[in-house]
Amino acid sequence: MAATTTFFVIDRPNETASSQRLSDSPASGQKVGHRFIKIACSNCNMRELCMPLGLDAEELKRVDELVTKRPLVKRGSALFRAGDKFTALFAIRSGFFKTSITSEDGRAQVTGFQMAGEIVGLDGIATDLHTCDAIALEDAEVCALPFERIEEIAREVKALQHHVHKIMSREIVREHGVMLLLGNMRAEERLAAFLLNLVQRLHVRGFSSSDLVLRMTREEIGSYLGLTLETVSRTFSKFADDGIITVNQRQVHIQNADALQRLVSHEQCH
Amino acid sequence: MAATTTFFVIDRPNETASSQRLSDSPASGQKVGHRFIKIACSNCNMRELCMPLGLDAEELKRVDELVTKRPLVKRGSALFRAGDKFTALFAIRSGFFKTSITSEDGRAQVTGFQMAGEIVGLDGIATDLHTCDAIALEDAEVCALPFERIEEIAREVKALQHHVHKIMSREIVREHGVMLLLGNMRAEERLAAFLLNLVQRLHVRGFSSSDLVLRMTREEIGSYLGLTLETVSRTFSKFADDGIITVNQRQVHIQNADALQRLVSHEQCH
DNA sequence: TCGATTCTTTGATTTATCTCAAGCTTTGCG
DNA sequence: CGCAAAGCTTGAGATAAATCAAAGAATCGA
Repeated sequence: MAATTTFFVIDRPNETASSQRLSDSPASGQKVGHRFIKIACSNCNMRELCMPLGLDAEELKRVDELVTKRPLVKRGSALFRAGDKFTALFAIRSGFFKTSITSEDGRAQVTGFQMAGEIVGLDGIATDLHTCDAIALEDAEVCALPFERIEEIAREVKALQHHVHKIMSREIVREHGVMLLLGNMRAEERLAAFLLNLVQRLHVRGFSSSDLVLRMTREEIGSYLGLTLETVSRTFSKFADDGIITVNQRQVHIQNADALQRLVSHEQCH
Repeated sequence: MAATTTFFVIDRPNETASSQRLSDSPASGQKVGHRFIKIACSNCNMRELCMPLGLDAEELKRVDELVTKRPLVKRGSALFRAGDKFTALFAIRSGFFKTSITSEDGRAQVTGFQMAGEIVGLDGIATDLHTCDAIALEDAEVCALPFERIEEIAREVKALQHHVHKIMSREIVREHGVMLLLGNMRAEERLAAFLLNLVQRLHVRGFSSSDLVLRMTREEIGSYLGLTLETVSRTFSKFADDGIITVNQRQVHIQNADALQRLVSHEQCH
């Protein structure tokens, strides 16, 4: 699976966080009685992740104009739901989301997990209606980026325009990877790919490349990977038995990343 | 599965084609010794499918400027391959393509089938390199749309800008549908969804909503649906035994579309 | 037109994963 | 703090689809 969609990309090395909690600098977190608070990308920690690089001061100012911070999205609640009117993309400042779709007959499919510095809401552009739910898996802060304003500024700031295109293309490429996973891989391979993808993204954000805390349930992992929660659980246990990982509930320690990689690369099969 | 990605979209009703061959008007098909021939969207049959609607004359002229027609892509040959430099999107004028990705270890996954009026190449924007192969399943004609020019004109023509965004979003939504299919559906449901999606797209293009010619092999269908070719074949046979369809090699006649729809909607299960 | 290759069908068997089930652990709310 | 609900693990058995295999049909190029 390819790198994940980020808006306007994280690179916070030299910070081995133990709590694995991503957020912007405390200074910018002032919450008042307003529903939407004006904030600035120019001093946001996540900037390299979700903003186009190489903007000049004037351009940066223009981009700053479009961002509105929304209050906390509480764990378990929806940032948006399928059927909601699409008005804005959301840049995740802190927290963790899942996106999922539900068919008419009620089957649910988790289409992705998103962390700080990534963008959700791209599905809504097609019809001006969201087609998936975005649910916070932990308390989250987001920046609302009104899409009409994005388009307006993108017409003037070339770098922003191209950045938007890249983000969408990256999401398309990511989904190709998921299709490969769902169409071709066995349970162990899927879970290995999933874990490697998660730690890789966390590592880019300055966290450990061997320890992670799963923010989602076995059922949600299963839904994403096209497996039942039992199979996910059993596969975790197998990896643990094989000495590849250590699992303690949501805490996962990767002991042998190479083994995981070999699983994904199919090298040991047969 | 949602409607398929089209660029700048088909609506040719009142034309029940028997040959199921899509192409633009013969008048615009002049091929000379040039590798790239200048053509015009303004008199293209596929226009409503892949161009933004409601452009004024001036805007239309600008869009016309960016289109270059390429010679025939022969059946079996590649429009582009993974690793190729990305320079342009391609609007399909006639013919039929598959796109597929291959993992390092050689597993292949068909990520989509594209027909006239649809756009291929969106995967290349992310890294300026294509990540999938686009192979013609029958002789095809395409329009090359140099991406730099698209971005340039999109900065001036709002409708084009928004259209590009919609096309990409539509592709993201389509892939969500494929993820649901691969993650949740059983073989019969997958094949039913596939057939309904194909005829629906063909119907929009003026063809029968009950007869279609498959341009791809059972193996390619299987790759797309996450099934083996044997399972695809067996499922076709089962549908035929059940009187839902008639299959004669690549010729499929849908006798009971409702039954297919019910399969997809899971209504008859258990 | 013919032969070779590719594609398709169908059968028999195996197997990965699902389903059902039960018990255990953790979390969160009152 | 305690209890209920939610989440997780593990086992046994069922099953959908894969695999292996072989023969028949269509297509393509020489």
